[in-house]
Amino acid sequence: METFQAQLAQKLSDALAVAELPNAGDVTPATDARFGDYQSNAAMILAKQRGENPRKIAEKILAHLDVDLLADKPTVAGAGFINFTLRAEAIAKQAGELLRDDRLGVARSTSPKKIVIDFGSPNVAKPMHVGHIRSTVLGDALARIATFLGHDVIRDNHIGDWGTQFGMVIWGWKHLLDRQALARDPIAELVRLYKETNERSTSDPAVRDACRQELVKLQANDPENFSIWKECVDLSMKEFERAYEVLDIHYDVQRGESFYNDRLPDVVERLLKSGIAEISEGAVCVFFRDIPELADKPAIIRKKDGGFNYATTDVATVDYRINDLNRDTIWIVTGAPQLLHFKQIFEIARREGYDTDFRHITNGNILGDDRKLMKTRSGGNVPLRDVLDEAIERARKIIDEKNPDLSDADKIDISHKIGIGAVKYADLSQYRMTDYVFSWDRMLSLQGNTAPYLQNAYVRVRSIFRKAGEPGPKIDKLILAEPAEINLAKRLCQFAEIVPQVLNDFRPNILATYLFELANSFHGFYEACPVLKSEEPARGSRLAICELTARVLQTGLQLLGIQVPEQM
RNA sequence: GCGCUCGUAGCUCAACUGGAUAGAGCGUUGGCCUCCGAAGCCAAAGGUUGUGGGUUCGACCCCCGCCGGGCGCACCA
Repeated sequence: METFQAQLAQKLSDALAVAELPNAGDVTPATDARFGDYQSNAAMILAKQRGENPRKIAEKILAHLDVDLLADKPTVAGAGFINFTLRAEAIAKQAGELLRDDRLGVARSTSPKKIVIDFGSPNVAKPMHVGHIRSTVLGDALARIATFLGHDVIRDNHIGDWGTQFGMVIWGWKHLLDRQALARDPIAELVRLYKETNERSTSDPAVRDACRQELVKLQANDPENFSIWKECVDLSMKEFERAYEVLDIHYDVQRGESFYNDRLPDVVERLLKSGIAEISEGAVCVFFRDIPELADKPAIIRKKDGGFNYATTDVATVDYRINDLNRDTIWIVTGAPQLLHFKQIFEIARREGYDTDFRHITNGNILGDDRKLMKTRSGGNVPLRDVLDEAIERARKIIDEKNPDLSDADKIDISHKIGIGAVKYADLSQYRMTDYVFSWDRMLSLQGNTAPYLQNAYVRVRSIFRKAGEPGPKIDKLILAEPAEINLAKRLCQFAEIVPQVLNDFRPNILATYLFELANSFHGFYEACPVLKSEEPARGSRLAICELTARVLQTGLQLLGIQVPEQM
């Protein structure tokens, strides 16, 4: 089953062939409803190539364009656009088929990839904070969508569990640890150890040296230090798991930086041997002299003290993903500050001969009311846990007010879905690169492009079925008469066109915008077209449209990692 | 200094990779509940897309120059 867009593109392509014109341009949704439903710029592109009159070419194409029963006779408009207006019968037929399709018309990719998506990447011994929301939620949504489109996806959490900070954490553990505090709030205690040790080491060279020694011992697999390190990692992971549970985010593998530790010497040796790396100022570096923007920015893969750093780890990580995980595509989702770093890493991989499809997917920041990075009143990072708890609390308050008669169990479930959904959606509904201002009132509003608004549209549909006493529609043959129901059905057919587009430039906000418009269309339908009170066959047809709306809303939100309540 | 990125209605954000008269929500103003959930819908007002040039049938989008914000530029991750 093909989308209208694909079908019309095929018709256009056929017409161009018959008219002996080269294939050009495309069919896209109309920019404005008054132009119909779809438009093509083929004639204007051909006109430019051939130096001819675009409207004349459009007429010529039209003479051979047979859209069959899909649309009314196409028209030429403006500078040479070809406009298509779908026929209600065609929309009814297509929507009917969607009802029978558990993929809602979304085609599987014709070239499935083996993708590893690296997202999340929290650091051990540090609390997760608001900043983690974006890359985590974005990566999760991309993973869900890629999977739905038929790609083979591995979700990898690249935990920051190795590095120089452990020298201080271990020293602090040995000298300053408060066991009771650790039991109460492990991460807070680890942070305290790190902070206090850090302060001491800056003022006391002896402490600084001692920390360095602890790190060396850890890297030499000293049993005591290793077990302290292990305990820190385990405590942190437990904390992370709790957040992922609340967020409904799950990983296939969680390979921390430590996992690659044994491989680092080989990486450096190999790169030196192949001449990709060289020694400069005592460090082992890779230079990119032929790439202007990297020309004076070498990647250091072994420090002059002999230690490895994160560039070394990331080269090893790339190897592992390609060779051990057998991936041909690597997506890394992180904040923008790491752009330069991954440019270097990808370039090193290319020099090693890998033709893997590397994508570094970056995102903007979450800002406070002052338009600066969101911070607590005291200036620290806002803990993720606090944000999630508050989201659920605020949702609960709204529910208590709007629908006090629900059972407590229902309220708990619903406030979780609404609160967490609101936080996720606020992020995903925006273009991933823009910095956005965090606002509880906006994200939890029932009006506008928000999760609660979409969830409410879903709940209204479900409510119709509850009232009807029927679980679903009895028919799947639609009869479309009212403009509002034609409009809604048309919208439903577009789901299959939208979902694949998200991966074009990794923009879940395209899907979010679509779902918002779908909910708008549904509400328009809801106002204009009585369902239960209408006569057959309109009643059955409208129930079927409702069913399809619910499924598209639910599936679409699910692809964004957002759950829907049955009532709210 | 160099590189990347962003600048769109009073506010918060879109604009499907160059398409037609730049769209939403909030806020403001005015309408709609004897009718499936008003947690909703309809309508109005609101713009020199930071700025100055250029490319072309057509530019928020591409190119060049400024202005302003953010981030990054050799051993922290």
